[in-house]
Amino acid sequence: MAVTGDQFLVKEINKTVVLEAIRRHAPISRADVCKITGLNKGTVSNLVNELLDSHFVYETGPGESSGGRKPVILMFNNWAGFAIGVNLKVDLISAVLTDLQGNIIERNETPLLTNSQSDIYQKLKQSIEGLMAKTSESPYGVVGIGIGFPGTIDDEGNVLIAPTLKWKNVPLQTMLERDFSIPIIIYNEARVGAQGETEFGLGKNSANMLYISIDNGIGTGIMIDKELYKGHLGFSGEAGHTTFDINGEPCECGNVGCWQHYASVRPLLKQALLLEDMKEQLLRAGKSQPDMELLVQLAEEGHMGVRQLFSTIGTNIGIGISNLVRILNPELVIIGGLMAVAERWLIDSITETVKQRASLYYEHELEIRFSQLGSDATVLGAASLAISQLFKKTRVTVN
Amino acid sequence: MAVTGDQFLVKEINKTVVLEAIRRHAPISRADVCKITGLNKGTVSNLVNELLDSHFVYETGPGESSGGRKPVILMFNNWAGFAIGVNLKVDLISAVLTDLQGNIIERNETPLLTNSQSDIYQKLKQSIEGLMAKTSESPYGVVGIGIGFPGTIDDEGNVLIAPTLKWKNVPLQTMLERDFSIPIIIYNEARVGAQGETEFGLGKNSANMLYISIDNGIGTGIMIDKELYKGHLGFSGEAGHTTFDINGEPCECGNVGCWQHYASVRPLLKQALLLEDMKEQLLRAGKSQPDMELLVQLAEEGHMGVRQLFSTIGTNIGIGISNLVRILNPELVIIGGLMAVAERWLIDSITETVKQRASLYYEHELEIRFSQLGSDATVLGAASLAISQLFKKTRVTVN
DNA sequence: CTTTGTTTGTCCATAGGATAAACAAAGTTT
DNA sequence: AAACTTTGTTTATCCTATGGACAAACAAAG
Repeated sequence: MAVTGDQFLVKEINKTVVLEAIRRHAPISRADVCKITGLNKGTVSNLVNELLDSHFVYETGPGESSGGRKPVILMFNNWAGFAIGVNLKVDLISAVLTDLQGNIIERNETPLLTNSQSDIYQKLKQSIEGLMAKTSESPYGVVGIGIGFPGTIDDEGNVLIAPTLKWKNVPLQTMLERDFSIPIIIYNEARVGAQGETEFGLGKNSANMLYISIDNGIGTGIMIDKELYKGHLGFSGEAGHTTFDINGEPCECGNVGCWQHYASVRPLLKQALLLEDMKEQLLRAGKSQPDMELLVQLAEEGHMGVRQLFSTIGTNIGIGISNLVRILNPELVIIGGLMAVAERWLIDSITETVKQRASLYYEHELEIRFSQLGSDATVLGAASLAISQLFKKTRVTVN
Repeated sequence: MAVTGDQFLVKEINKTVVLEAIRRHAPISRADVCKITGLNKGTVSNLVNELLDSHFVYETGPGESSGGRKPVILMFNNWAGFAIGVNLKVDLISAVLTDLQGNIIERNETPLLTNSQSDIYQKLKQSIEGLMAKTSESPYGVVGIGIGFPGTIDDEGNVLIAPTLKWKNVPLQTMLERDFSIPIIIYNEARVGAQGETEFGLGKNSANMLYISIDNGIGTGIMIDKELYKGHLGFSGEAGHTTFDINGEPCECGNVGCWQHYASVRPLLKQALLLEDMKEQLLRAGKSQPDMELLVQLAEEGHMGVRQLFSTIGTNIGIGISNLVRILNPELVIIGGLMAVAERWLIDSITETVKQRASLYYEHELEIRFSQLGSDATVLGAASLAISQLFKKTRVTVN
């Protein structure tokens, strides 16, 4: 059945528009909401009053006059409810409690020692329960739980496969729904990060954005028109397993020469291990294995071998980005994940490569940036997914 | 300024819904339109009457009774206007005149002998004028001209670069608008083909579809939610110039080892030329160069060398498709263009490769098909672009 | 202190569109 | 022939946005 229009739809549309205006521009007066939205004064007044009744908006005192009657200042009510955002990683559960604006109220971290599904689930549950206990009285309570997960999730929140955790076919969403009875949203980590960057990070002003999360693997989150693109069954964005070298080695995924074996943290560290003086450096740093922290430090200190490694990885990252850019033509590419800490040592080789391999795009407004949110991109994105399902956005599209 | 809702918007939405229902299900009664759309009888009656007034719909006589009053049958008025669809290729302009349903009324073909911009433009103009002369009296006349173009077009219809034609920075849309004073829509050939397949071909029932046009180059058209995805500036879908072999040879595009040098018609023919017995075969066929027709014929006759060539190209096509599928997770991939004539000799190696390299997707509803529309995909898609801008679709999205 | 003009927000009459229900028309079934 | 069905129109009602009138509150100029 097609979606048709009636008076209720009109109201829903306009109410969403008004709330969005307040959310984005608060403190704001009714009059300014009119100017922003183009809606009539009476309409805005009426809708604002309903929003006041439902506690999503509140009034503070009068504001500054600009030559006439003082405006009544409207605020978005951050405290009308809470959201929980989780970043489930192989060795760590990071979780945050946020208000409805995405401000972090409380955070907790739980190290993971095993891959055991039941163990991890218990810890996840405890982590969430711990945050829920920190909420104060509010009209709506915790409105939802968003989770960034390191694996492939279908559109019903089932984990199909999570190579690093060695999970297969786990109905995670159903399990959590049973335990918490509030909306649960589970997407893979990169997709959640993309959401975070769009809501709170560098992607605020970009409609078509590509977020590339580079840890031990590479995942991507595709934003189209400010919305997460999911694909037919929710499996889009698996760029880490696209072919980088047709003559490369077989990957466990069934493909050959996957990009992430040439451009992620794992191959970087592997190659670092082969550096002549790595043994000494490890001794000096008191580490048994090289890690990103050490490599960045060495690069800072002027270690040419390490800088060369970064440059090579950067080129490989750039090649993959060029491919993605040619397919998707985003206006912005954000690089996030663990690799992002090496921004300074990667940026030149990445941009050089893209400039050369996708020059048409580079010359036409393509921007490549590194995430400024760090690992918060994921938890914040997860929380914002939980929030946005509360404020379901009714939008009108004209093609 | 945000899009807000009012009563006129509601009417526009519902009118579109009703017209779509009639367009897709004609012959149909008002009562059945109610059932399909969920709209009230009175509403449908009113909207249908307006559509009758504007000549987009007409009534035929009464239909079969199903136990009560006979229904009045409504038809979509194909002849309310015309559309023109053009496929501009390097050596040929194909153009069609269609009715508003996309039925071809008239077609013409103009061989191109030069790359000269003015010469081609003259022939394009004449070709369109020739079709326009064939229109009969109608309420709306020719409602628009859609053009599939072999090159990169920006979102204002300027040709940025067309390597095969050796054009650069040609304001084609503006030129045509000046000459014809009706809406002109210009997209690259693959994107237009995708539109054609979605409207009239295998893609009718798929929301997320990927159309891959393989001629001498490879282009792709990405359909997301039945809409063409354009990207930030309209440059998406350039998959032919994504990296296939990092150790490959430099391409004129600035990249290295581009996919289309391994998986399109040109490399196929190039390799065919190296076959031991190709000279004899060319003599026998009376040709100076191998072409797709000859290769398909040889394969039919059991020529193992040619079959092997197809198999290799098929594998290369499959590798590229696997990459795209992992990034975009479409439910359907349609292979079109000149290469599609070799379906029988390619399908096995393509599916085998994808099955192996993107098994998760292959196991989850991914379909790979060859275009059945042939070169009509492009002209029909172009015409349908012209038509769809007439029936601008107002849609409501709830996220 | 007064006057003038501006800004903000509310209220009200009106317009337009969807809906439900009543109604009319034209069938079929019993 | 009577009763029921189906189709399509008409009517009364409801809902929401709009525009304008209005009042309140204020700044600036005199």
